[in-house]
Amino acid sequence: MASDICECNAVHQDVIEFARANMPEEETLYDLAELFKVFGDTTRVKILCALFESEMCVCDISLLLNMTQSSISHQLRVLKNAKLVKNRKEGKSVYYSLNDDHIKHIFEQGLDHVRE
Amino acid sequence: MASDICECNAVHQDVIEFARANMPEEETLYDLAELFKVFGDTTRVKILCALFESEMCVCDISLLLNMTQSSISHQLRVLKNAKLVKNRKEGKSVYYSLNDDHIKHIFEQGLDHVRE
DNA sequence: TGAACATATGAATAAGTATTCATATGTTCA
DNA sequence: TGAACATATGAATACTTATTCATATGTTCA
Repeated sequence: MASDICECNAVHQDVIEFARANMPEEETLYDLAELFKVFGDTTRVKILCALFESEMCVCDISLLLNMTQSSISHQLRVLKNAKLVKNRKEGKSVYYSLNDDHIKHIFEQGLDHVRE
Repeated sequence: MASDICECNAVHQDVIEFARANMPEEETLYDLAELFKVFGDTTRVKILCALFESEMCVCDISLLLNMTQSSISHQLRVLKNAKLVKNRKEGKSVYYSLNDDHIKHIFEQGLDHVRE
């Protein structure tokens, strides 16, 4: 799996060591990638954007996004597992809302990049 | 593909319409998800974190992350296509560096969520 | 209680993708 | 020029995952 040593590795040894010393822990980087993976799906991005405005129940999101109740429910579970949304039950309905203040900031930064 | 209309849709009609009116365009949301998809891989996250410190050539990154030159090269192409990194050639080596100021902010916000 | 409603979920399928392997491209230097 | 070096890339494989379909769970109300 590891690559062979190149000649420049020796020359850049200090740069490599510095980077190695300053990188977050393996587990942290894994969790970070997992978080972005959750953001990396159009359906979930749409759901989160919808919830920026207000809490919504599952069937409302389904109608808004013109997708099946099942697919929305599956994706809401992913979002909940990532602790990005929370829910409350009221009668037959389940209302979902955002559970993290960082999401909006992250989306705004992302939109800045996309719109450039 | 579309879900059936639920009873609560009629009740929440104003909420749905408001959300629909305030959501970014379909294409923008697609691009946003595509951007996060690029962030949603451990290898690419590691590469970007490494480049936070300084520019690095391909074989240095390979050594740092203990991965093959080929896999790093493939992922650098993904990052370059997303306009997240740029490169310059110097002799036999190709040096990669960050190409976007938003990345650091996005990562910091992400790390805040992950570390909670 | 039973029927309609709202949501959740397991299994299956289809589509996407990260890595590996082999090899091509391009550079430097003796 | 030729050999070693550094990187890029196409094809194949293994793995992940989003959606669909069918159905289960749980709630309300007549």
